[in-house]
Amino acid sequence: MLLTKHVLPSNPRTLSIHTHHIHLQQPLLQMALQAFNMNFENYNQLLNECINKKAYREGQRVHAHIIKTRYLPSVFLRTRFIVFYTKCHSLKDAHHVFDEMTERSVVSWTAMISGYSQRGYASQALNLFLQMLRSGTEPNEFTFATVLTSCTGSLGFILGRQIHSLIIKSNYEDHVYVGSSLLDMYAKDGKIHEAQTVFECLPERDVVSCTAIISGYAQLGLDEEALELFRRLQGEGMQSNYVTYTGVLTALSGLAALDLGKQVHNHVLRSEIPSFVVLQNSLIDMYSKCGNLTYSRRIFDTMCERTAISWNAMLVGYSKHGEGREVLKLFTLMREENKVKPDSVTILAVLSGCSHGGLEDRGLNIFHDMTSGKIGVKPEMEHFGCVVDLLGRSGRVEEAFEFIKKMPFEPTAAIWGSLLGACRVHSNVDIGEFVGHRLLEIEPANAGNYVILSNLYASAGRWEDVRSLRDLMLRKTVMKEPGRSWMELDQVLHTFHASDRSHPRREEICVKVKELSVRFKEVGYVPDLSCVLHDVDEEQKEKILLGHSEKLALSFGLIATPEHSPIRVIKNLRICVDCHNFAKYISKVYRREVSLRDKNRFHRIVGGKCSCGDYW
DNA sequence: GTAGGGTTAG
Repeated sequence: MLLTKHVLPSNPRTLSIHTHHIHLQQPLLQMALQAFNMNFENYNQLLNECINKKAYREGQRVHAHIIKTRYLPSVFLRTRFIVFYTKCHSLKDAHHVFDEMTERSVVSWTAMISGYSQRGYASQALNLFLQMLRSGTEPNEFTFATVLTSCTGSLGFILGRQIHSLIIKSNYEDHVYVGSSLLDMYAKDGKIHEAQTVFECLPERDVVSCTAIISGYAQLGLDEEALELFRRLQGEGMQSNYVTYTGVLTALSGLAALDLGKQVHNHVLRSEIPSFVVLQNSLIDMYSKCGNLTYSRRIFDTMCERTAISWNAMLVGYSKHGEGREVLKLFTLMREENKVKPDSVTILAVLSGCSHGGLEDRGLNIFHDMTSGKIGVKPEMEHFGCVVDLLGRSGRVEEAFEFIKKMPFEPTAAIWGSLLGACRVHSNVDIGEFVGHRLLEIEPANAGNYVILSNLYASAGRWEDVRSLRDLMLRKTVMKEPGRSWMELDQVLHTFHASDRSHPRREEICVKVKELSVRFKEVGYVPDLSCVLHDVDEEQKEKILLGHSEKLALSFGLIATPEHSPIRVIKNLRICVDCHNFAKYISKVYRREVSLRDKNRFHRIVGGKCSCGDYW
C-alpha cells in the first residue's frame, strides 16, 4: 500500500510524472486505470509511454480499458493506437483500429500505410494508398514519402511514376523527404538518370538525399560514378553519416579499391561514428572483395553484435576465396553459438564454399541435411544450383544432369550454365552439347555460353561445330557486355578494355604482352583459340586473345609494380580459359603471386597453380 | 500524431 500511495498521484493532472513507474508494473497500471477518471490527456500520456517503450501488453490494457468504459476516443487517439500497434509489430491490431474508424484523417491513413510498408507489405501499402485516394483524402508530404518506399517491383514502379505526377500536381516535389524517397525509387528501378534529375532539382539537400543518390549508383554497379559523386558532394560540403559510408563502401567493394577502402575505414575510426552493425558488415564485405580476408575477420571478431548478414558476409568471403575449410569452421561456430539463425543466404554461402573449396562431399551432406529439415532452411532454386555445381565439380556430370531433371523447379539459365561449365572441364561433349543448345535457346544473347560450348567442341576437335556455332552467334547478333579489367595502384584505378589503347603507357603494355606471349610459348603456353569466336584467321585470333583486358592489366601489373610483389587484377566478367592459363605462366615464370577476382570468385595463382583447381 | 537513404546472396 505504501508503494501504491507513493506511485499513484492523487490528482489526474500529475499522472504523466509517474507513468514510467506505472507501465513497468502492470498491477499498478491497472490500479491507475481504475483510480482515475480517465480523460483524453491521461490516455494520450499513457499511450505515449507505451509507444516509446514499445510496451505491447500495457498498451493493450489501456485499449481494453477504453472499450470497457465505453469512452469514445477521438480520431487523434485512435491514430495513436495505430502507431502504437505498428511499433509493436502488430499490424492486425493496427488494422482493426483503422477499420473501426468512421472518420479518418490523412495522418491515420499515413500511419497505416507506413505500418505496412515498414513491415515489407508493399502491395498492401499501395492498396491502402489507392483506397485513400478514392476516399477523397488528400495525401500530404508524409504520405508521399512513405508510400514511395513501397513502390518496388514492376507494378510498383509503374504506380510510382503515377505518384510522381501526383506529387508534382500537389506541389510536393521540392520537399526533401519526398525527393529522396522518389529518387531512391527511380534508382531501384534502374532509372539512374531520372533519380539524378530529381536529386538535382531539390532546392535543398541533406544527408539522406545525398546518401540515397550515392547508394543508388553503387547498387546499380555504377561504382566509379558513385565514388565520383561522393567526392563532389563532399567538396560541396555534404555531411556524411554511417549510411553514407556504407554506400561508399559498396562502391569500393565493387571496384576492389583496397587503399581507398582503408582510407574510409580510417576515417570512420577517427570520427565519432558509432560502430553500427550495418557499417561493420559493409567493411567485412569490402575487405573480402578487395582480397584481404584477414582484415574482414578482424572486424568480424571484434563486433559486439552480429546479424545473419555479418556471418553471411564472412562466409561468402571465405567461399569466394576458395577457403572451404574456413567456411565449414565458421558455419559450425555459428551453429554452436546459436545466437543468430542461418538463413537461405548462409546455406548458399556454405554450399558454394564447399564447391569452390573442393569439399564436394561435405557440401552434398549439408544439402542432404537441409532437405531432411535438420538445418531449418528450405532449399530454394539457388541451393539446387549449388548441388549441380558440387556434382559437376567432382566429375559426376551424368548425376548432375539427372539431378536437374528431377528438380522441383524449371531449371534456370544459371543452372544449365553451371552444368555446361562442368561439361567443359570434364570434356563431356554429349551432355555438354545438349545443355549448351538448351542454354542458347533460353539465353540466346549471352555470348559467354557460345564461348564455353566452343571451348568444348574445340577440345573434342569438332572444328566444323565451332564454325557453325560462330555463325549462329552472328545470326543472333549477340551483344556481349564489354570485358573490362582493372587494378589499383597508389589509390588510382587503371582500367583496361579489350584491345584498349587508351592507357598512357599503352606502348609499353603492348610490347610487354607480345614479349610475354613469345616467352611463355617457349615454356609450353599454347593460346586457346577456341576462346575467340570471330570469323578471322588464326593469326588474327591470337591477336584478339592477346588484347583481352585481363592480359593488358596483368602486363601493366608486371611493369608498374616492384619485382616479386603480388599482382591484383579484377575482371568484370568470368575469366576466360586462355587468360587463366596466361596468368599461371606469369606466376611461374616471374614468381609473382597473382590474385585475380572475376565475376564469380577469387583466383589466387602461385607457382603456376590456381586456388580454383581450374574449375570455375 | 504520420515521413526519406543502409549491409550478405542472385
